[in-house]
Amino acid sequence: MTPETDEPRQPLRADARRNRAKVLDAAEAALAEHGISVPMEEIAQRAGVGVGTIYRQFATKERLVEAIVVTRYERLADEADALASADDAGVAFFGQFSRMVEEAAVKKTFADTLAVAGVDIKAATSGVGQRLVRSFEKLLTNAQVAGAVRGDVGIPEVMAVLAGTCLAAEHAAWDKHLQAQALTIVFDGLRPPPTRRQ
Amino acid sequence: MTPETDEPRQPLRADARRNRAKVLDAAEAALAEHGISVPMEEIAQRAGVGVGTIYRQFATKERLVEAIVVTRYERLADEADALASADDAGVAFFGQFSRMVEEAAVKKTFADTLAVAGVDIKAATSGVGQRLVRSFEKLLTNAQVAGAVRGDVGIPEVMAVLAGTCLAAEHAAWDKHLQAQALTIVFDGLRPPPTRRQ
DNA sequence: CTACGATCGGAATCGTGGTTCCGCTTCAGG
DNA sequence: CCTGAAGCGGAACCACGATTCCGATCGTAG
Repeated sequence: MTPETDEPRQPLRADARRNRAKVLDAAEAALAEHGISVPMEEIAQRAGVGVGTIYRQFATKERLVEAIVVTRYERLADEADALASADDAGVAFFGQFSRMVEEAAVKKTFADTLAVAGVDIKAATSGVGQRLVRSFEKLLTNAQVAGAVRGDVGIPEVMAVLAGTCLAAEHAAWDKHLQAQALTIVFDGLRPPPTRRQ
Repeated sequence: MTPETDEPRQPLRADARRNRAKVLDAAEAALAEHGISVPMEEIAQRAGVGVGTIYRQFATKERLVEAIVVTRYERLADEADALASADDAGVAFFGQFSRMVEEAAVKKTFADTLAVAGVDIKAATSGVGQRLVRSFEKLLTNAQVAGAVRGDVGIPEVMAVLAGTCLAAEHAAWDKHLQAQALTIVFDGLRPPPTRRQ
């Protein structure tokens, strides 16, 4: 039968635990490379197991993807939390922004889920999306207080722009230069207008 | 047999021409609503014909989509060309930019193809993509000459940002306000930095 | 070392959607 | 009005990918 949860309800057998890890690694790589549309078969081959083995650990493909996305989100959220107390709030904010775009450029699958999380704030995958957004929001307000980011934008606007940038970065393999240029434009747009009416 | 071309090699029979039109309309609507993944079956139903009828006019689904995308691109390129001689180059550029984002927000399928056209400038669908990009480029340089857009960006950067904005607009149904805010940010980023360091 | 349940592998099953086929219907020229 | 060809509908066919099944193996408690 398919497991009702992804978490081992009882200690897994040694080989099973080993396979679970192999599957997660293979899935991460395969998803990063081909995006959500990669066949389970391909993941299984990369992991060196049969598809049945994957299904013994993850009820559906969606769950498997979720497991990976959640991990990634947590890492990013941790980073963001750590930066929340950085010296330069502006650097922290823009740095994190860049990092996420970078992530999207390298790992397919990230941009889409982020786009969803950014808008559909409530449904964000298992709540991790919410956490990431909230952590990022802290960075935003800090940067605004520090005067590094214009005050007339909120998390929705920033997430919208971030999602757009990530989607673009993922969609077309931007070269480093193009990516840097695009970020320059977006960042300049996010800075406080030097001589803006207001 | 499937037609070797989408263009009628010989005068179509009256009812066939009628159906071709119905199919194009239905396809445009269906694609706008559901995106590229809409089943041929659905398009056929909307058009009130059988799938076989569609295939008598368009060799593959791809060709059908292409026919519609090309039409849209041509319209946008025409608009851009018309604006090339507008009084205010800045208004023309930003207006066209907004219009494309608007198009993406309403018509699924647009953003993806545009993203491709923006990067893979050569493969742009049947060359229409190229034309659109070229026309838009005219608007860009005009706006730069007029001092409405910063001079240190080229078409690749602008297309990248445009594509990103379109993708984001399509992906999540932005409400008017959010869309306006996002455009404000992007536009501000495209304007000449008032106090350029560097 | 054994027995037994946990795991495996991967073939079989299902569902979905594109494309093809073909008997039937509808034009349009004579 | 007649007839051959153009066009039609939609069932049949195919490919692909997710998910399920089950006989063969493997790990581990006793």
